[in-house]
Amino acid sequence: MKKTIIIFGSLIISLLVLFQLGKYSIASGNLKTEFVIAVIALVFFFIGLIINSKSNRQDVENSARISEINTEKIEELGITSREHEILVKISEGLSNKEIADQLFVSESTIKSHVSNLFVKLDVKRRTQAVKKAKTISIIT
Amino acid sequence: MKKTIIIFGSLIISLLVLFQLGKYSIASGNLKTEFVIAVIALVFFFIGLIINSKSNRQDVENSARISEINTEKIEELGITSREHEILVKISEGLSNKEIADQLFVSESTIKSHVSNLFVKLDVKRRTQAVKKAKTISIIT
DNA sequence: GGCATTTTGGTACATTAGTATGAGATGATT
DNA sequence: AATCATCTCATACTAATGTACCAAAATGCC
Repeated sequence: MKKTIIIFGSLIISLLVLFQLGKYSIASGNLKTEFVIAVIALVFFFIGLIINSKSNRQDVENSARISEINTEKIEELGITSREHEILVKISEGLSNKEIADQLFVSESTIKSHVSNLFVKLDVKRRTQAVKKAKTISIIT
Repeated sequence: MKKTIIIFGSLIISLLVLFQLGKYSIASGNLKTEFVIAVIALVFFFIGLIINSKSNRQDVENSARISEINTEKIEELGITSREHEILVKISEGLSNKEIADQLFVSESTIKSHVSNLFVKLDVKRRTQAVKKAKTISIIT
C-alpha cells in the first residue's frame, strides 16, 4: 500500500509539472499541447501496465501453488530423496532435532542435509526454503 | 484487470477533455488558468484516491476468492494488525532483521511481536507459525 | 482528560539454526 | 578394485531465533 501511495504521489507531482510545462508552452505561443497530452497519456499507460503486471504476478504465484509435485524440477536441482524428505519435514514446522529423532539420525546429519538443500534451492533460511519449494512445486 | 484498463482509459479520456477545456478557456481570454489547473489537479487527486481504494478492494476480493482469509479467526485469536503484517512477512521467508528494516522499526520490536504471535498461535517456531496460519486461513 | 490497547524498544539469556570442514560407511557403477 | 554419489556424523564457530520481563510512547475510544 505504501508503494501505491508513492506511485500516486509521484504521479500527481509529475502531472502538475507537466501542466505547468503545458501552460508555459501555451503562454509562450508554442502550441505543443498535444505533445504534452501524449506524454501524460504515455505516463498513465505505463503506470497501468506496471499495476497490471504486479497483480498478474500474484495470480501466477497463487495458481502455481495449487498444482502437483514437480519431480523433474527436483532432479534438475539435484535434490536427493533424503533431502526432499527433510524438506517436507521442514515445511511441517519441525526443528532439526525433531527431524533427526524421527529419522533416527543425529542432528548433525540433518544440518548437513539442510545446508546442502539451501545451496540447491539458493535460499538462506528454512522459511525461504519452504516458500520457494512450494512456488516451484517440489512440495505441496 | 479489465477494470484497471477501463479506469485508465476513462482517466486518459477525461484528461484530454480537461486539457481541451483548459486550452479553450485560455484561448477565449478568461485568464483563470490557475483555477483550471487547480480543478484538474483536484480531480486527478480524487481519481487517484478512488483507484487506490478500488485496487485495494480488488486485492481483498482476489485473495478471498482463492482461499478465504478468515478475519474472524484473526480476531478470535486476538492477533493485531501489526502482528498479522509481520506474520505475512515471516511467511515470505524474511528474517526478523529484514522485517525490521522493511517496517522501519528495531529488531527488538519484531521479536516482541513474533513472540506474542507464537503464543496466540500456540506454536514454537516460525515454520510452524506459517504452517498453522495457512491451515487456519489467516494467511494465503 | 483518562483508560485500554497497541506498538515500540531494551536487556539478558537460552536455544536453535546455519556454515565450514573433514571424514568414515555403504551401495551402485564401471 | 576403484570411483562416485549419498548418507552419515563430528567439531567448532557464528548468526539467528526465541523467551522473559519490563517500560515508555502512540493510538483509539468513551
